[in-house]
Amino acid sequence: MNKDNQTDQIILEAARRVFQRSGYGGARMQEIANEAGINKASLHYYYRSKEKLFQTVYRQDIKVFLVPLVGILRDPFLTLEVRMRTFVGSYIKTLLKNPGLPLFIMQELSSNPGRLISLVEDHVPGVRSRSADEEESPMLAVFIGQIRNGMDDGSCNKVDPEQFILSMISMCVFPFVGRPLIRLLLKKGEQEYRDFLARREEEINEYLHRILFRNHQPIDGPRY
Amino acid sequence: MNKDNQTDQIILEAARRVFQRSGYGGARMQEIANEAGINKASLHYYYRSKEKLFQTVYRQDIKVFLVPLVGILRDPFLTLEVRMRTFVGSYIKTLLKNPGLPLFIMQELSSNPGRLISLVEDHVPGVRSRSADEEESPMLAVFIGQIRNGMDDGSCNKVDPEQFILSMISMCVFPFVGRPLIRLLLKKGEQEYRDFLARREEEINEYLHRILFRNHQPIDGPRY
DNA sequence: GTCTATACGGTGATAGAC
DNA sequence: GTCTATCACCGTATAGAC
Repeated sequence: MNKDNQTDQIILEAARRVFQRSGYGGARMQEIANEAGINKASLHYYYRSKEKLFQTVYRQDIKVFLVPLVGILRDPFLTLEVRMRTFVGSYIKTLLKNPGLPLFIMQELSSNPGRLISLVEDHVPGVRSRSADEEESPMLAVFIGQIRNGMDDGSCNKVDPEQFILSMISMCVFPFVGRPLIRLLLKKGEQEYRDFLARREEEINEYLHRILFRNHQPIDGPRY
Repeated sequence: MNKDNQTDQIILEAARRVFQRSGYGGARMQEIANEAGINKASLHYYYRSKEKLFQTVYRQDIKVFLVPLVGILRDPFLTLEVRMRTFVGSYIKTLLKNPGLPLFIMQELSSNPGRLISLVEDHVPGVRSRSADEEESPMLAVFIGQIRNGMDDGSCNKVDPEQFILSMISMCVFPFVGRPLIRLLLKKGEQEYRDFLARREEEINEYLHRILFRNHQPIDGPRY
C-alpha cells in the first residue's frame, strides 16, 4: 500500500462507504477503522468525533450530489432542450458512479433536517432567502421561464413547470433510491440492472421530449 | 385515555412513528416507550426484543406499501389506460396518507437486504422463483403484454415497457422520498407542498398519456 | 400487566507507551 | 502518528416486587 496516500483521505473514503451503507446511527467507528485498515483511536486523532467525521463526509456528498444539478438548472446560456438533455445525461452518469448517494442523502436529511439543512443550503444558493420577494426559487427561475415562454409561443405543450421538473428529477434519481425493490420487481441481477440504468438516459430524454414537444417530430426514429 | 385500546396496538403505532423517523439503528426503545406513554420494560413484555418489534412494524409497512401496487399491476381485467390511471391515483393517495413510508422501506431494505428480502417476497408473489422459466417477472407480465400489444397494433408509441413502468412508479414515489430536498428546491412550505402533491396525480396521468399515446388527442383541454 | 432496579454488552472517546 | 488499554456512558434486555 502506498503510504503517500494521505491517511485522512483513506479514512474519509472508508467512512463514506460505512455511513452510506448503515447511516449515521447504524455506523460503528470500529467498522470504519476496519474498513480503513487502521486503529479505532486513529479515527479520533484525525477527526475528533463521530459527528465531525460524519459532517465532513456528508458535506462532500451533498456537494457531489447537488452541484451538477444546480449548475445545469441555473445555467443562463442553455436552451431548454439542451438543458434537459444535459441534466439527464450528467445526472445519470453521476449516479452510476455513486449509486448509494441519493438514498444516503435523503435518509439523513429526513431523519435530522435541522442538523443538515444548512449544509444543503451552502450548495443551493438562493434557497436561504425567505424574504419572499420572489415567488419562486431563483434557482429554477431560468428553467421555469423558458418553459413558460415555450408555452406562450406555442413551441411547448402545457405543463405545470414545477411538476415537470420534479418528474424529470424523479425519473433520474428514483431508480437508484429504490434499487433493491426495483431489482426485485423486474427480476434483474446486479449487472443486468446496471445495463438497464445505462440505457435509461436516452429513454428519459425521449419521454421528456414527448411530454413537452409532442406536436413536433421525435428526434430519433423508433428504437424498438 | 380509553383502556380498551389494546396496548400492543398503541405500542405498534408508536414504534412505527419512531422507526420511520429514525430508522432501526437510530431508534431508541426509550423513545418508543415515551411515545406510547408506557414503561420501557413493557415493550419487552409485548414484543420480546427490538428486532421482533421492528420486524412486526416493517412487515405491516411493506404490506401497505406493496399490496395496492402489486394488485393493480397484476389485475388481469384492467385495460391499459385504466390500469395506469388506477395505479397513479391509488398510489398517490396511499402515500399522502403515509408520507414517510417509502423512504423508510427503501432505507432499511438497502442497509440490510438479506434480513428483509423475505418479508418483501411474501407480498410480491412470483419474485421468488429463480427458475428463469419466464424471462420477465410474472407480476409485470400482463402490464408489459398490454403495452407490447398496443405497440404492435399501432395504438401505443414505442417505449421500453420496463423503463416506462419504472418511470410511472418514479414519478409517483420520488416526491415523497425526496420530500425535504424537493421542498427546499421549490421553496415550498409544508402545507404548500401537500397541495402540490395532491395536484400531482392528474399531472402524472397527463404525462404518461403523452408518452404512450402522443398521436391521440389529449383527454382534457389545456389546464394552465 | 405494569412498574423499579439492575445486569450486561457494546460504543464513543481518551490516556499514555512507543 | 499509531498502537493497546481503559474509562464513562448508554442501550437492550431481564429480574422481581406489586
